Amino acid sequence: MAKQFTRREQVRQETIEEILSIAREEMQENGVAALSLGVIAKRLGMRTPSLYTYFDSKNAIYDELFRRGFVEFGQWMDERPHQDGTLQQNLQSAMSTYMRFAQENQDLYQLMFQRPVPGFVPSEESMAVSLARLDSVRGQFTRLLEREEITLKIPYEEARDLIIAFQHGLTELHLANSPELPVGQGRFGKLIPQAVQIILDAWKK
Amino acid sequence: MAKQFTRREQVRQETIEEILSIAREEMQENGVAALSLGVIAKRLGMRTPSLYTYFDSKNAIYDELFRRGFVEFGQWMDERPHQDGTLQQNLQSAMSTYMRFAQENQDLYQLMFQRPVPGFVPSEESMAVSLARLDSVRGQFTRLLEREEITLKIPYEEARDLIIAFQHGLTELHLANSPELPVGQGRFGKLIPQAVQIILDAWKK
DNA sequence: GTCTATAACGCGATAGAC
DNA sequence: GTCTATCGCGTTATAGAC
Repeated sequence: MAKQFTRREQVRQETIEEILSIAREEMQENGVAALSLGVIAKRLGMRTPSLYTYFDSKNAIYDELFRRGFVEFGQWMDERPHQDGTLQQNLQSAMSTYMRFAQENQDLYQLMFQRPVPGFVPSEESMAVSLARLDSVRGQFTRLLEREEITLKIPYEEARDLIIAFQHGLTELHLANSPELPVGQGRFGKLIPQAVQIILDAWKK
Repeated sequence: MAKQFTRREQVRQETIEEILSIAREEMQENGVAALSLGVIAKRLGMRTPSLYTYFDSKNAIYDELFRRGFVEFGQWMDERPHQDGTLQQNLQSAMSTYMRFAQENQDLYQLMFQRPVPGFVPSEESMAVSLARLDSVRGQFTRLLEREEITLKIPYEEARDLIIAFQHGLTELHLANSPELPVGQGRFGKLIPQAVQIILDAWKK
């Protein structure tokens, strides 16, 4: 039985979305940890305590964004281009997508991968979502490598983790050095093709 | 003319060191951003406002630790083993030292490379120290590559940045996944030799 | 019941007077 | 070094309005 929303519930849902949207804007502007309930409330035209009708705590807002971040991230990775292309195309596409997600969603990325908030610990449910999505992405990499276009002297899992580390390092340094530049530009943002080349040169038959 | 310390100044200096030492302990324990002046004061047996005799603000404490962190980091990298060894030994030593520094000084590492504190911006002086040390480390890498044991299709600067990204990614993921395990163990902490091997396989003559 | 407001608590960093 | 006071923050309690 599909749940029918009353008008009241719809309005409520819209307010929730607005809170999350404002929260993201503020996080983008001033950093994830600087988010303040007072600012959200002011921008919504209400008093701070009224927010507690919609979220149990500030961390509950973080938690919902954390969870949605991983859902979104999973979609980006699932729908990335060149999935039936060559290994080289696939690796470039995967790394670029990862970096683009981070660059275009720096607020979510910080929340998801950098733990910048003192008291915030993801709820069990959000953590489960996060682990499932990360697992799915790991699976993509492993399957890529198992296609056997390459010769490895090390287990697939290690090869996969090396790629993940490379991708993560490039992304972190891109965001640290030129966060405003799109993927493909900047000291680190332009190095994805070179990174893929190293991997292929080392492993390709 | 070397400055002579009066006894008064010595005692004061010792208190400053103690504040910094307690701050590091607390940061290791509860995370960098969770540091509280109240706790420091309590452990020192004084009232919170009294700390302002020694530091102008909480951020001034962060700033001093940030600065010292980079000095310490520079020493680790300057004194790392195998500097007159083979390229492989050098790369492994550099990456291991970087990761070891991060693992054994997680508080400083967070402060230096992850900006986990909302309002904290390093002072100009500390920033200068930081940039100088990072520059020196970059120089080490560039010189290593210029020894010409390898053939590159890309500029030295790009090759160097690829290595830095690899090293950084492995370190971040090691700290995120098994912060308590020493370098050499754990899913990512054990991958340094494999990472170096990839680089060498791709570039070695 | 659902939303909002006001008041108040507790805690943190910080400024000023002694 | 202290004490006192301020200010901003997240949070709770409570009571009125729809």
